[in-house]
Amino acid sequence: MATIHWFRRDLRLSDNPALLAAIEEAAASADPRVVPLFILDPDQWQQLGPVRGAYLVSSLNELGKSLNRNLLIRHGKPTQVLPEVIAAASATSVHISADYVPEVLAADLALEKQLTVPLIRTGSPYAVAPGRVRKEDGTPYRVYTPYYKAWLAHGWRLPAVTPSFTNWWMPLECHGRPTEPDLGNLQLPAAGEAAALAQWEKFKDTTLIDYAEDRNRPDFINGTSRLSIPLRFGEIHPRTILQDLTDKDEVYRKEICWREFYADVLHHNPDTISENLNKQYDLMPWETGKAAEQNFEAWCHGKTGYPFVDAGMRQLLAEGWMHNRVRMVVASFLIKDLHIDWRRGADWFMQWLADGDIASNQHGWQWTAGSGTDASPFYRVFNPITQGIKFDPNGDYVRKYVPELAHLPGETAHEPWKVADGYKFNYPKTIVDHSVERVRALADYEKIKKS
DNA sequence: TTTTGAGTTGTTCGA
DNA sequence: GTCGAACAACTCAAA
Repeated sequence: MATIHWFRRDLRLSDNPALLAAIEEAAASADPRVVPLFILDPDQWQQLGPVRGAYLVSSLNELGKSLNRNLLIRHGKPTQVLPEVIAAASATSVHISADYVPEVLAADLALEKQLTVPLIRTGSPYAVAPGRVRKEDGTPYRVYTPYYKAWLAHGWRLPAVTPSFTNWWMPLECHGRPTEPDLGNLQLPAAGEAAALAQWEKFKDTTLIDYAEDRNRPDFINGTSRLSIPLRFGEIHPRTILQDLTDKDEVYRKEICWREFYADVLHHNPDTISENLNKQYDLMPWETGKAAEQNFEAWCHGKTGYPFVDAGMRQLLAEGWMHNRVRMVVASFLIKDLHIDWRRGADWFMQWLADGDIASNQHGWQWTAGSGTDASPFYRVFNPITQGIKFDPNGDYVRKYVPELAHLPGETAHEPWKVADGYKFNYPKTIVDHSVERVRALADYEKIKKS
């Protein structure tokens, strides 16, 4: 009797408890076969967008290779595809890794009722599944640091063993790879489990030691782990990473935990994909008119006239990825300098980020907006110029992504208005005055606080 | 129930 | 140029 392992956000063979469960169940029968399946749901494909779509195609290709081309790819809705595959393989169960994105969770529950065989969830994309870490009184945490402490105390399992099982079975015509979207000049890193594990080894051996300092430097090639995309697609599991970390790697371990914390927050507050966690912020007077639209366009395409902001926005379009320090600065700029709703920015990020994860993205934006989980001071408004000078002191990052400023040496790339030939190559003038907009933002926050 | 301590990531101003 | 204080008050977590 066969079982099905339905791959979703777990595009790997190692440390994959759900896949192991599928193999173990099959192995206990007289005719052990496992169908490794990926379902390409047209609605999900649409939602994924071209950047993550292209990465997915590439990742599936790698997964297919590691399964000796036995990965069954079917196009359609899971409610249609699964009964067909179950019937063709006489499968006794469908194994998945649990997903906690609200709409996926709901779809899984509906699907489970419809299937004639059990839908078995083993593991999740997290070291500790959302909903597990709670306060003494059973309610969820809303502040990061106590969550982190409880999360550490809760602990997690050791990585699951890598299966040696090779009795894969492909009973139906495979629809093949989806057509890879054309990304123009956008370059994505190599996809797949092997590349992810190699990147983790490289990061661990070279970058991790100075991570606490270097992670803030977008001008460094080796500053961050570059594992956000593999984590998004489950090419590597956070457990695999965490088992190698010790207390001296706490800064990086905390970053892994942020991902888990935001998944937990979203799990308990599913409406916060589009709603303010703190409802008081519903009163924020966002700009919406024609001028705001023009400003939004300028922001999207890296033409605000603030070099550090523009470099970040152009890196996003060039690589499907942006350095986290710069994400905070561009988000602050949209919200507090242009006074545009955080949801507009969050949508744009989800459109372009290869690592786009709904929980981390929306709550990262809510953190910047002040509407999310953080009672920190509302007067924290990033200065786009001083942030640039501080974290890109030689201007290398700006020059790399903003060719109009490539002729400006060192720090001057951050302040083209201070040098005679600053605008020689038609770099745009600043669309707003930061010092003015900062005051306006503080006044807006003051206003909604009083109401 | 009350109290106490603490809260990712900053900026500006003035001594 | 450097450095410390001010920027408010509130919510959350835990004792």
